[in-house]
Amino acid sequence: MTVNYRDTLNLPDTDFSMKAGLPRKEPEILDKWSSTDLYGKIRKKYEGKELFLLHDGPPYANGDIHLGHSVNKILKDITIKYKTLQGFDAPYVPGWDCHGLPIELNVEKKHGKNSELVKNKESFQKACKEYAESQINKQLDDFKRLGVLGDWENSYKSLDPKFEADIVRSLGIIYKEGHLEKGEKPVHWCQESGSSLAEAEVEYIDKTSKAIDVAFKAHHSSLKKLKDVFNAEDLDEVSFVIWTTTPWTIPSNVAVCINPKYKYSLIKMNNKFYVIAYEMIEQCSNRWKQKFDVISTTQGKKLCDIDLVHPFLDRKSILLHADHVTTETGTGCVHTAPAHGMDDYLICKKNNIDIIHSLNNKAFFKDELDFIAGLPAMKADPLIVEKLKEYNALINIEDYHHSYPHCWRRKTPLIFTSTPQWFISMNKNNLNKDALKHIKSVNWEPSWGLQRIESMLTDRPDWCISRQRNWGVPITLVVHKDTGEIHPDQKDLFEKFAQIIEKDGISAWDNLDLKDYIDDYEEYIKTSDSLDVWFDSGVTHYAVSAKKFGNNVVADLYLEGSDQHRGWFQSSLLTSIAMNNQAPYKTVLTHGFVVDEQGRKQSKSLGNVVSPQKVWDSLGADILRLWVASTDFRSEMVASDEILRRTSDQYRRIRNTFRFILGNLSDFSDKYKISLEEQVELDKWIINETKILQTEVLKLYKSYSYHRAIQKIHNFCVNELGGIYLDIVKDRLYTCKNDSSARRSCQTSLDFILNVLVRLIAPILSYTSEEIWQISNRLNGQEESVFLSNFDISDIDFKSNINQSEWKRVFEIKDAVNQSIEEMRNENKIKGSLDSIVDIQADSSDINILRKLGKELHFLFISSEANITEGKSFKIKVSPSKNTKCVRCWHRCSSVGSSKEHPELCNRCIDNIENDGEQRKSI
RNA sequence: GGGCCUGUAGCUCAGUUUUGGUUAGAGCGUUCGACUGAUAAUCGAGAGGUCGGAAGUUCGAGUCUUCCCAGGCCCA
Repeated sequence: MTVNYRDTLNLPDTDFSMKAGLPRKEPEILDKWSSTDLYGKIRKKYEGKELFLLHDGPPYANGDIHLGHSVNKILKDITIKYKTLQGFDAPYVPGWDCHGLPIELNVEKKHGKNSELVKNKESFQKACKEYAESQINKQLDDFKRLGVLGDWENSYKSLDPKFEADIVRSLGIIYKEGHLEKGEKPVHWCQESGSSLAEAEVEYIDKTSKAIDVAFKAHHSSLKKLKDVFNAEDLDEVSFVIWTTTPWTIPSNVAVCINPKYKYSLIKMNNKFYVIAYEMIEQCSNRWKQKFDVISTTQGKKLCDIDLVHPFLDRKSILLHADHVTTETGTGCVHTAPAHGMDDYLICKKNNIDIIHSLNNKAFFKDELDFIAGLPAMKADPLIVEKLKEYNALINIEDYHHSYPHCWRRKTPLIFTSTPQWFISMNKNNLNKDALKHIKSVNWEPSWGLQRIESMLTDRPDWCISRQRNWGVPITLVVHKDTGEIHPDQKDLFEKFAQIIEKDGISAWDNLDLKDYIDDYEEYIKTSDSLDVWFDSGVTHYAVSAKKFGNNVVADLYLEGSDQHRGWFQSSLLTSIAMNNQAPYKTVLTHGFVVDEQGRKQSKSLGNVVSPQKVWDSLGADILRLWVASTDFRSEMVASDEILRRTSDQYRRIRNTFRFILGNLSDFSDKYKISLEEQVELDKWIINETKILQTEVLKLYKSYSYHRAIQKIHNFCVNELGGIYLDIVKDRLYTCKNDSSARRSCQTSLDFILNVLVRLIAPILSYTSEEIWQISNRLNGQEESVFLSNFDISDIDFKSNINQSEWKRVFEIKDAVNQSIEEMRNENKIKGSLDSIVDIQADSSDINILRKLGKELHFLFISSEANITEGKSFKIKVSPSKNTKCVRCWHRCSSVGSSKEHPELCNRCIDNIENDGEQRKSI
């Protein structure tokens, strides 16, 4: 009967399970982090160390978190953890953006638009606040579940009265610095909510409009000029034709623009004369389904000093020259209503033409236009068309499909209309110029970020900060009731109002009485507008960073999606420059958006949405974190079931590598460590490889190349460890005497690898690294948590008699041997590699290297024997061993059977069981 | 329609800038094989791409130029 030699082996032993069970384990780890106040301990440990400030961009406090949120928070968390392990004081203070329309709409929906609660501003604000807080609590739990460490107990919220007061103070500083301006400009206006919208709140959706061609008759005083220019003596009546998709703006028309660079033609249609751009003749003929004669053509620039008349109102419409006129669609003559278009507004301002308002301040038609009085803008379209027909001014009408601005929430079409608004001026005090200057010294990552924000800043109009809303921080301006002039004491009033808002919240503004603040209160009124929510988040550098980390602090990093070049990066930049004349960040890092495997954006209608909650409930948050880390976040990030499956595979490989290492360190402790000089050569090699890996990975972390870092780590587990080191070393770990130097040398290396690897994966695989840390007494004795350790591992310098290039050659030879062994397998001559004898013929340089491995060479190939001979060419011969297999070490050896006591064992095993055990030098 | 960005094996990524140059690399997956002492694991070997498309520059292009296609972000 065979003796059970299995018990004489040192087989791996660990509680670190192969099956991760992350969905169950992660919440337990999370609880421990929370109950032991890990974040607080980290803060304490790094107090006074160099600050690395990643300032959190606040998500909007509405709805469940989606994959995009997860990506953002995980990337921030990886960064923070990397910096922490690197030795920086890297706090993370998460925040929320809490005011604004979407929350108002939800509260309206919940309580009913006409409910008393909604109609009363104060109770409405209270309800909005409660709603926002409930949303925050939900999001907070989910963010934590991702494994994100941060100061969740002291997060910032723009609805905190203290924060609201700081918003008021910020506006005060911006006012003091001379950037605030009252204006009247066309803005996107949502008729339904009676509010102007920020650029970011506008969404373009396809819409069908009525496109009309309208004739504007030339004023009789301009006829002579036109006769001359067109060289047409019999011209007694002529009209310029405009084309527009917004008939309701016709009552506000004050001008018609032509491009002086184009040619314009006089045409005759149905015995009437018209002027359109020469280039548009064919297009117009097709659209109108009319044939006409071209009488003559002239340069646009010659058509100057010409007055037209409004088609149905008793006033002139001036012919202007403007560059924005194009010949893409229309007639080359552009209807111009400065109240309803930005180009129109600007060209009229340039030519000193007054704005004519036909809408009242709620965007309904004024009474003076009796046929449409009281109608909302777009509702007037058909009546205006009728009116044009009545005056014989309508040349054509047709449906026109185009992409048109809509309210991002209500999905209803917007109008563009001018109303009195407060602005942060881009030019009044050089804000735009200064911003363009400062962005050049910011590190934009990727580098195209600079170009992107530059072009956005260059184009951008003044920042309209007025909103006619209820859930927002009030614009605490006191203005003269007749002139609209700001009160002379305004500079000081800001702080007074801030203090009362800090005490009682934003409702305090509506409740306060001016006579408590100014003497001439009867002449003045409070502004009823609230601030654009982008202003709230824009001043977090003041309300959060400066308050917590000192005035003039500049964040090291802002890390958000690339859409924030127009959003938060810009609102933060502009307010920071306006207030402190400095950019609020040193580096701006952006990530792309999550898309599906076809590169399409995730949307409910496409059914391609990956829910983060489902991922952490089924696979675990570490899988989600690993997916984020292994994707190049600078462009679009693809998420799909297959990709998450691949990610799990990748995870398992890393996990099993740890399992093997932990299992083989179960009987190891510091007293068994072998000094470097005395270690087996192969063990020195893997320590060196591990050090190289560490250096490379830390470099990649530093450059935010997390996907390359984790790929390096994974490849190390697969190639250097799985394919080479761990496979070879099994023989020594299992069969040598348990406290032999041969085995302890190997464990010394494994211990080093464990220490390095667990730290390297910690920023990404946070839960798993903590699980490893807690399960291993090689680790948990050092610090209480992996996140209280750091990357610093004492530098190891040693001399080996085999250098790196020689090792490289050794493993090339091992690859070649593997292939030869494989051939033998395919020929059914052997089964496992231990059945084989490897004979190598090599040149002197290879021989010199292989000789350094001595008799232990066969352990490299995991063969039973290996022999080398010198020769001119490189040859490998693999042959089956005829020797008997040792039942303990599985090597085929001639010594098997020579012992009476252990007839099934080789001498090496007998030595390892009965005597001092074998010595190893190389492998 | 405009600005910026992306497009290399089924999947995730290297390689493209400073230097355009032998049969384009890695890991995962897949196929075949081995082991049964990392075992729903591990080891070995193999197959798999002409680099989104087209044209051009060049002795030579994944790498430079132009155009086109698909997609993303932001605007209009």
